Amino acid sequence: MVEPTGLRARKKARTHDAIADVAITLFLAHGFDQVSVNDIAAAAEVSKPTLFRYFATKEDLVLHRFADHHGESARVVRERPAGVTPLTALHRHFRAGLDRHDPVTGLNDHPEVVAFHRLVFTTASLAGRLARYLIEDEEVLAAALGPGIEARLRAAQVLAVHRVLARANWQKIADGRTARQVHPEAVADADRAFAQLRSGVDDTTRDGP
Amino acid sequence: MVEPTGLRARKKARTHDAIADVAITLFLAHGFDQVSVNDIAAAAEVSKPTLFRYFATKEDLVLHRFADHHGESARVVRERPAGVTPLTALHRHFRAGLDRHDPVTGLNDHPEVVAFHRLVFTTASLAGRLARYLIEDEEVLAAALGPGIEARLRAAQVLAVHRVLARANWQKIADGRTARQVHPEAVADADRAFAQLRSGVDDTTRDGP
DNA sequence: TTTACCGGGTTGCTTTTTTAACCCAGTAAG
DNA sequence: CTTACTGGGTTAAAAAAGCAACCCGGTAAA
Repeated sequence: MVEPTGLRARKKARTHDAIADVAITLFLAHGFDQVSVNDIAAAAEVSKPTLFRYFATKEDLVLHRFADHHGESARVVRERPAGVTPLTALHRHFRAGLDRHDPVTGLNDHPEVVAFHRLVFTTASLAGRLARYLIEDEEVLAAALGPGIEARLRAAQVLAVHRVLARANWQKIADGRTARQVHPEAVADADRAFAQLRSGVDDTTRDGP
Repeated sequence: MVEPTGLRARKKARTHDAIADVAITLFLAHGFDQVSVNDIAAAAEVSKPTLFRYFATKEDLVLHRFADHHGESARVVRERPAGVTPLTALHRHFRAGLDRHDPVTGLNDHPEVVAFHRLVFTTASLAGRLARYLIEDEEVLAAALGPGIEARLRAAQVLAVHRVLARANWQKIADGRTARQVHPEAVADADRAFAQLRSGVDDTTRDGP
């Protein structure tokens, strides 16, 4: 993956981030529906068409953070080391996410991150669009897992596990506990969930995370 | 004069200032000849053609600060209140500059400003180009003062006075004195210089500053 | 019930910026 | 005496950004 490193690319990335940052700041401060894209463009010192060149919809201003992980599961499966089953690779990857307190695992207690998640979960249009993202994620993961209906089922189950685990972690943190406190339970939950998944869909090969 | 206030104009002004600031910082740190325009463009995160769209020459990166005052004397003369002679208007204007410690009067002891002046005076190409600026300034001042050779002479004398006064002030400050200490002498010097000028070129009307 | 505004997006045209390549002069190295 | 850099400065084409004007659906005021 050769990412361009010229001035153009650097400034493009900066503009992208600047718009997203100002948008999320405004959303967190006033609520998604209370902030217009005009407000965001003005605050980011960018024209409206420019804003829409970077983000297809208003929702994407928020969800690009998830979009960054778009297709990640599929990639993990495709790029897994030889001799490792897909499920094990996904399990390890999720555990690694927990260990580094990756926000997508829900196991992150930075106030901004918590507020961000609440914003997403409590704003209908955002939750809706997020669901669409998950469906696409599911499709590419299914493709990575192989052909046929079985792959699709497995993909759906894996992403369901992700969703439930992340949501549970977030809920515990929203209840006031720290990420560090929750971490052991989160790992245990994940191990249990993936074990259950394995016994159901992957019991031909036992290799543990 | 309707100055545009849109995004475009704002960003243009910012780019201009960003380039100039980074250039002067580098020049002060390493010397004019030790810094290439490539270095400046890179540090300012701008391409070389862009840099040259904002500044015609490398010298202008430094001298635009003087260029900001370009034609100022002529303007002062043109926009003077009714009943005030050109010389008086210029005298008052210079005194006002002293009072607010305007760097162009040389009466400013901020280390950066002092270093900046030393940079200009001790770098041949800069001093040379600055001279060209003064000549142009002289031409428009002469035009503002009227037609004929007399106007040109008066303009030359006025700007000579400016130059000498500013240089004297800067020298005192370079010797370690503060602007506040020097201020009274600077005012006295200016009054003496303009009085001498007046008795020579303007003794038809006596109105003092 | 029009009418007017607001907010999410889009379109076409212009200006600005990047890019890469080049010119020219000086100068250091082989 | 070439040859190859380096540094100031330019050029042409392509990408990016800005601007103004517009569409459309909703909703509030007249």
